[in-house]
Amino acid sequence: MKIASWNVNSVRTRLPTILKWLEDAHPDVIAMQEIKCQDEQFPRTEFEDMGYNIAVHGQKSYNGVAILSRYPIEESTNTLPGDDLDDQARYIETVLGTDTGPVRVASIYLPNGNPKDGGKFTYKLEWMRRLRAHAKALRAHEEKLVLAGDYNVIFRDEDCWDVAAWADDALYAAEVRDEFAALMWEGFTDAYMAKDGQPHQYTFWDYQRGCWQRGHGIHIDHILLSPQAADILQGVEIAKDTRAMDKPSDHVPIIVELDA
DNA sequence: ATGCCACCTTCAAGGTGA
Repeated sequence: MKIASWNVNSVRTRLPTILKWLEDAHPDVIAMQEIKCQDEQFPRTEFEDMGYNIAVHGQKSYNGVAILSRYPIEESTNTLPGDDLDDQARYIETVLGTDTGPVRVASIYLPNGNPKDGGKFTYKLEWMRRLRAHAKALRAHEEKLVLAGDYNVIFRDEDCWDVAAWADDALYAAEVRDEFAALMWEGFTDAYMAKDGQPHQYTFWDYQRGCWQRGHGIHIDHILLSPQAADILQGVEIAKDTRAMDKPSDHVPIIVELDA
């Protein structure tokens, strides 16, 4: 099964681009971020016509996440434990009924955190701590678990074109990279690092300053796997070509193939 | 130094987010 993670930067604006890529790549599951619409505005029928079941956690204008699945969605939740006061739609988690048993998939839109000296940075770190606590709890279930999303974390120096350009940014802050490492230390495998790991393979290029044309990207979309999922990891791919499509998202899909 | 894009309010252009 192929599971993709894609920050689409508005599902309504991007719909033709998304549908075209789905026809070409036909992933079984898509974890979407930044759908930028409310639940009732999500273009359900277009995806249902392609055979996908849908779980949406939207909000007006900003954020919003969704999971599309060819497999039945047996369970779905929209909240990270501890986020009762969190009004931002950044997390959705489903249990998918595959032919080889349940696979739990989360779509994660981690806060950007800029500027680094403000409340948004504190919110990012708090959000990451909540994610780690929840991931630890899920990890104890010893099931196939896929934590896919836009983490807004530049983890390695070679995940950006120029470290100096990101030195003071919340995506590269030491506290943020430490917290991402702590998440992985709960027993998760970064699919890209496990199967490829090549430096300077990016998942995001800013629309500004000709970043795409200049190769000025960053690798901030990650797919983390529990041991039970990592054991059946067949491969990983970054669909870089989608960045050159008409009306592209500033992110491209990252895809894992699991032997399930 | 700057270059983009989407969405909101409310019909035009500025604010916010990233």
